[in-house]
Amino acid sequence: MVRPGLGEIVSRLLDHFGPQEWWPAKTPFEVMLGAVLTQNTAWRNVELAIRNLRKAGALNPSSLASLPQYRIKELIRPTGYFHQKARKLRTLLEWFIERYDGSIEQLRKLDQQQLRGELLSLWGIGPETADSILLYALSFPAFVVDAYTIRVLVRHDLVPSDAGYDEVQRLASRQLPADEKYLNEAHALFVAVGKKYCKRKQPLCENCPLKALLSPEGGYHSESEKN
DNA sequence: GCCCAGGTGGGTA
DNA sequence: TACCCACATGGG
Repeated sequence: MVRPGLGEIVSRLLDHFGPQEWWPAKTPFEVMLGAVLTQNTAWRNVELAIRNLRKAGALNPSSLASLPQYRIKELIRPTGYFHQKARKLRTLLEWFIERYDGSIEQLRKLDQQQLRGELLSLWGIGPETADSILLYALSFPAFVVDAYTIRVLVRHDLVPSDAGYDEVQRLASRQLPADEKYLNEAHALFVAVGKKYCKRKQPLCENCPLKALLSPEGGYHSESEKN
């Protein structure tokens, strides 16, 4: 059986779920904060924290930086891990202000890989958070891999069960267009299908919209081919 | 009550 | 390198 490419999968998901339009109307800075706050956290809790930050007038670099750490912790408390996340926000903020004057435009002028490396060097910024910032805040064509993405691909034998972040991202870079709007939707669609059909407990996704695409014969997992 | 959520860093073998 | 664990709140 021939494995479908990621492009076919994204097309199928788009047909099924429609455009997700993540982070469409937010400011880039707000998205940067959200990328940190959503680490292992439901998005609705992030919205509570963002609301608090907005009420406090702290949704811009200088205002947020002027707040004492205990105050930031209070405001972001709904996202959990607030001690750690307050430190992560402070680290990101200091880098952004001291090195780039708090200017999104300056970040957008940088080379994507160089910027990614800088983000990864910051305490609290891992690959998913870095790529989320690149894609959703700065409009670079980065494919964001998350737990859902890996789970969906593993369950459909498109990557090995021990596949890690970089391996999945390389696969995506080979098979998907390096287009920011496309990759924005693609990641959101993997989250959509994962949330609904590929939760940790569910062994197989009986009603998954990918099922027909992946197994015309009705069998789900066949001998996988190496990519 | 229990499980999970748009991860990351640190410690140990 | 490869696990294992802490981090913490809010909703189903």
